[in-house]
Order: sequence, then structure tokens, then C-alpha cells
Amino acid sequence: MAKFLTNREESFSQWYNDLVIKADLAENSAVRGCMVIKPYGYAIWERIQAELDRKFKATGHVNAYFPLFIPKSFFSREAAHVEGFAKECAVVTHYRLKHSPDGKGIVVDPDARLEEELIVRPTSETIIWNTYKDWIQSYRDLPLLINQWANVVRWEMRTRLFLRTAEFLWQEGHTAHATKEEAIEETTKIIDLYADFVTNFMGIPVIKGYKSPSERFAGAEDTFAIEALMQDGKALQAGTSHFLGQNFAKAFDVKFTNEKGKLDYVWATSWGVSTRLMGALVLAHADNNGLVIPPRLAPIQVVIIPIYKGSDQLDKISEIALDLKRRLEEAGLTVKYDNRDTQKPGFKFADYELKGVPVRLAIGPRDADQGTVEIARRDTLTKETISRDNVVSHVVSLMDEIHNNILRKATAFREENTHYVNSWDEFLDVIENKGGFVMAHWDGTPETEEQIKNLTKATIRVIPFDSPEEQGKCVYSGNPSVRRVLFARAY
RNA sequence: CGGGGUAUAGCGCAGUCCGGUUAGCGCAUCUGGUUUGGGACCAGAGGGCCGCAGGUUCGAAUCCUGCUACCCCGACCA
Repeated sequence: MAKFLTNREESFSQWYNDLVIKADLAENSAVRGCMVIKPYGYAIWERIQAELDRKFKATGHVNAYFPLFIPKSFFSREAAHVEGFAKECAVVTHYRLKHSPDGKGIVVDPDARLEEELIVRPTSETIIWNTYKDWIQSYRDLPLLINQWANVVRWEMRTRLFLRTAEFLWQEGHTAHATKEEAIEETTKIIDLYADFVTNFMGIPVIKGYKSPSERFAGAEDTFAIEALMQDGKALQAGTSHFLGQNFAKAFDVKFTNEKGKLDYVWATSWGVSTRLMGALVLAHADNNGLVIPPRLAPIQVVIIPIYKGSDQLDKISEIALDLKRRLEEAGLTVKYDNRDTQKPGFKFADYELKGVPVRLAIGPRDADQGTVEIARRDTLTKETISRDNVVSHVVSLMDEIHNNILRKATAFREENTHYVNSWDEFLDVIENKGGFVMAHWDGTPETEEQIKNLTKATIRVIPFDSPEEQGKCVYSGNPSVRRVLFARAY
């Protein structure tokens, strides 16, 4: 089986790259660092979008759209922000091309230089806050709860499909509030929403927590993140929510009159998840046979494959299959009937396994005669034959069962690979030899954090919200610490 | 940006050292037939500015010069 994929055990990163391409999620494009998201991959992204969008709207947010280009001057208004992003920006300097004077090809018209260069957005805080300035005068205009679905560009040195691409798709929420407390509440609400989504829709357990000051978003006062553990023992940041304080309000002069008639700067948050979640899906659940998509996320939840000789058999089986498809769809499932005559059943079985379709139904002449159907689960790779009368209710309950099993498996993996260490030797041993999450005491200084990173490539992923107070000594410096923080090597 | 590598059919590669008729192989594609309960088989066919631009030569995928792109390893990052 899976002779078309590199084995995970052989080379994890090669396996990942192979899988993304073979499962038709995405491929490299003609443009350095930019991917083409293929229809099947995009269908999964659309499922992510649809569910998140529903959740955003259910919590009072609305969508809007802001420009791709940001005037250079906007970008430098917030000091920490420009510091954090300046190095990786694409810049538009000209607005016209012309035929090359030597007659060969096209050149940038030197006469068409922009007075002020435009930055291709790496994130939209600056253009949005510049706009909010005109939208907000009074406490009656608040809160402003806006989300945008967009593409952004960060000129990364090294890229990998989904995990780090120069252009990526994401959503970015940008909210404005009258009080600090309300903004912090929003920041928390969103990180909870993300955690709920990633856990209960994507089947990936996450740790919620605070980023250490050095890992914070450029311009944020506090960054909350959810961290997930991938199958190779590396951590992946799956979503972030930032409390921006009044930094952007001050930088863009966004003031409002409060209930007492006094002028004040508004309080801000921003938050986002990206197509990186697609990478998380692969890295968290896939196996040597291909993708494993949790049912709630799957663009195709059930595939029906006919097994037949000749068109008479196909006709008979198709009638059964189409009736089954209709009944499953009535029960709320997304079903594909693959009656292509150009591929054999065995090919289709392998192909839908590669694509991670949660449930496969096969109907052959035997099943047609006996009133049965073969049902196969992607998560366990088990098969059984059941009566056609029971199939709809069975498949419906299987959806939850498969989701729970995938989440349970990922959670168990994380438990097994979370190590509580109390000494530097232990820390090194786990990071170098075992991988996974490391819960260890840290003295709270950026110097120690930096040293640990330089020595081990491990970083503080989060200071977990639920990390209990506990007296201890920093694994590196030996200085006192009051709680454990989560270390790991990360994507 | 430093170190290493690669560029030949849609994909993966051989050929390049040592220049020489018509540039091969596997997969994929197309046609016909036989097949169909776990990635079918046989027969045939199509597909190439050998990364780009110069140069050397009677002759260049092969030698020389310049350029470009991509990949891997580092420093940077969601």
C-alpha cells in the first residue's frame, strides 16, 4: 500500500511534501515561494472558512475588505510594528510596463515611478486603523467588530507548502473597544473560539496560553496563541489573538468621546488563522496511506464506489447507490458517487484513502443481491459489511465516532509526548532525543529564553493559561520560577 | 544573504567527464482490445527551442563565458 508516498518513518518532511502534492491539496507555482492551491485543497479551506465565518458572525463580527496595498508611510507609524515586519515586505515601486527599447520583451517604465511606494500587506493593522480613525468618534460607534478574509504577503526566506508560503490566505479580525477590559475579553473570546474550532472541527487538541514578550506580535501588548503538537514532535502555532492596547489608536490617532464626554484612545485587538491550518491537518492526522480528514471538515464525507462487470451490473448497482446517496444527503451528509468507468475499484479505494475521505461504501454484485454494503473507515482502515437498511443511521453515528477517535488519538499522542522536566540535562535529552512538548520552569527573563533557543532551537510556545502555580527552579538558570511554561521546537 | 546542488517530454531520470548520424528510459497521456470485490494487462501512437543569451567548432545537450530560476543546509518567520 501507499507505494506512491514516502514513508513517514523514512523522511517526515519528504512524506509531508509528497502527501500535499499527491493528495491534490497544492503544488508549487512558477512564482518563488507561492503555491497553487488545487481544487481539493481549496475545498478543505472553504470548509475551514465556512465554519469560522459562521462562528465569527455568531459572536457579532461582520466582514469587510481593505486594500492589498499600504502606503509606506502608514507602515512606519507604529514603531514595534515596522520593526517586526519591515524585513519581509514586498514593495511596489512602479505602476507601468513598456516594451523594451531593444525590442525584446517588457521592462519596467522608469518614468512610472510611484511618488510613495506601496507595501503589499503582510497584515492589515495599519491600513485598517487609518480607516477606523474616520469611523470612530463616539462610544456609540464601539465596539467595532470586523473581520477580513484576505491574502497577505510575507517575503519569507524559505517556504514550505501551507506551512510557510510567501503569499498565504487567512482571516484577520480587527476590533476596536471603549475599554481595556472589553478588548482583553475579546482577545480571550477569540482564542477560545479558535481552540474550539481546531479541537472540535479539525480534531486537533491545542494548548492555549500567553506568548512570552519576545514572541509577541509586533505592536501587541499581549499575544494569546494555541499550540498543537505534530506527529514528528514539533509544535505548530495554529492561531493567535492579540491585545493591542492603545498602540495603534495612538499611532493613527483614533480617539473617541466616552460616556462622560472625555476624549480617549480606543482599545484594539487583532487575531488570525491562515492556510497554515491545512498544514496542521496533514501533520496532525495523516498516515502512510495519505490524508485523514476529520468528518466535520471533510468536503466529501462519504464516497460510494460501485464494483461491477458490464453495464447491466453497473445499472443495477447505480440505482442502489443513487438511492443510498439521496438518503445519506437527506441525513445531512456530503456524498460522492464515483461511477467513473475509467478507473478500477482498487484504484479508487487507494485514491480516496489518499484523499482522506472518512467513510467509503462499496457496492458489488454480492451486495446488490444480499441487500448489504461494505463500509470502510479511513481512520481505522477497518471494513465491515452491513445491511443496507441500517446504513444511513450507522454512517451518521460514525461521523461523530470517527471525529472522536481522531481527536482521542491525537490527544493521546500529545499526552505521551508531553514531558515534565526539572533539570537542564533532562531538558536537553527530551529536546534532542524525544521531541514533543516540554513543560519546564523558566525564570521569566528574555535572556534565558534566548539562550535556550540558541542552544537547543526550542522556544517557549506558550505560557499555558491553565498552568498551575508551582514553586520551582528555572531549568537553565536555576533562578526561582512560579509556573511551568511550554517549550518545543516549532514549525 | 553565506555554503552545497540542480536545470533534458506533464512528472521522475539517463546521456554531459571523453563534442559526431534520428537525444533515450520509466511513469503519465492517447487509440484499440481484454479487464473490474484493493493501485489491471497486451498492442500501438503522440509528445523535446536539452533553463536563457553569447562564444569556440565543419559539428554543441555535451566545451567556454555570462545570466536566470528552483531545491537542500544555515541566519529570519504565521
